[in-house]
Amino acid sequence: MIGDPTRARMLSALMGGEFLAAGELAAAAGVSAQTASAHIAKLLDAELVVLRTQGRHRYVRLAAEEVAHALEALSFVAERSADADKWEHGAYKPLKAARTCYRHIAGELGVALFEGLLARGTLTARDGHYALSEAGGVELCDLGIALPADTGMSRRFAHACFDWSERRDHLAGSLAVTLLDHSLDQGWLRRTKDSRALRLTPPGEKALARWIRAA
Amino acid sequence: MIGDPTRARMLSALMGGEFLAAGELAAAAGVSAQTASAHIAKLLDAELVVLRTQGRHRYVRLAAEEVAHALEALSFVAERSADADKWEHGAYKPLKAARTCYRHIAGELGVALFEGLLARGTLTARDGHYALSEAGGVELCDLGIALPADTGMSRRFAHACFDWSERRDHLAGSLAVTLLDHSLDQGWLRRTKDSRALRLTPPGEKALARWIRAA
DNA sequence: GCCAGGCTTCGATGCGCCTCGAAGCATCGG
DNA sequence: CCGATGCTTCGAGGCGCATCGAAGCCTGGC
Repeated sequence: MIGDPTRARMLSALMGGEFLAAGELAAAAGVSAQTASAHIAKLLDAELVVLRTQGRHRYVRLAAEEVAHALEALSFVAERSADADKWEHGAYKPLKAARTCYRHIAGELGVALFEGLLARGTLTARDGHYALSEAGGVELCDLGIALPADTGMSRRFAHACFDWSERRDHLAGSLAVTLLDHSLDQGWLRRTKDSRALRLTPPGEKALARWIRAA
Repeated sequence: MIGDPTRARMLSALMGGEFLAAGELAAAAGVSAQTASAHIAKLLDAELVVLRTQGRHRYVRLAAEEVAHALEALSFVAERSADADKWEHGAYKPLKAARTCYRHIAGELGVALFEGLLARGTLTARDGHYALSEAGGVELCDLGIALPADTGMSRRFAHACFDWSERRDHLAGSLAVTLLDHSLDQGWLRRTKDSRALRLTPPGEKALARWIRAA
């Protein structure tokens, strides 16, 4: 199912966590609209993606974090044998600096943020997950970040996700999703076209400095 | 590559982390020897498995922990839509109780052990991984467990691995491999035939009690 | 040195499914 | 109401690859 090259390209394009239209997917995978349509039908049937139809467009997104996780693990195995230092060169460099992993912030920035959040005590470690400290909650409110509904402090709220380029952890869970969405809204981070890379803007540097510097 | 049903069955059979002979794989996958041979050649070429030839047998094992991790994540996505409570019934029950995850102890036992190791202070949490405490080192030596060479206390030594049946973490890394191997050597745990399930023996219950009870 | 067992290579067969052309449906804009 | 856009369904073509029979290679034992 995932093995087909065309579907793999589609899923890879969806790894950013956004909704993409059927036509965009066709372009991303380099196939005709009919072919893309057939593949999307299969992906929907397999419940790897979910549909959101809007007017004459049909938008599609990865169905769950687990799907993204499996894809990430697969791509790591697939590229494992390639140059270990490919991250330093060319197209990979911006990806290493900052990128999306499903709907988290990954790469150097993601790792620095995560470690900053821990070092500063904004987040505190539990068994296998992380909880917001009281002071941490205030910090986030100051930045205008509305905390996710399920602040139940469960694993879903905040947990570590292994970062393939850095070989360390970055933040995942609903808090991570909120953080990314808010950062994009505020213009702290910008998506780049045709890539999962993210760019940290000057306002973003300022807003997130307390954690990034602490790393 | 992984998508082919026959290869998937082979890889699944290898998830226990053991070496398996080519013939065993053929039987496990339900194909003829020639077919199995062709598949093994492909898996070797893709560096998903490694070879260890011994006499007229050719044994094969998963190449790395990352491969097992990717397979585990995949199988979780694949079975996600099935009954959520399938773990309570029939063939799944022993798997839920205790099983191997690549070369770690997983399932209820794996999670209990991991949490016991933390609760008792044998292991202490670092950023994204875990380190042995001084007292913890003594405890393990008492049980006759020779610590792995790379006690560098890096991520490789001990880190969390998400347990799909329990939806919590169990221990992974070289310490986990050592722990499993030693437990099998000592007869604390036994592999079951044709399954990744493990059985905890009375001596094993005794030997590991300090952590399991603490959970 | 010969036979048996385990595994691989070669060759041919056949099914599966990816792909695109053409046509058919919806939706939107004027 | 008509044309344009976005997407899906239908159908046929064609490549790829998994599969097995038969033969060959290597190892180990008597």
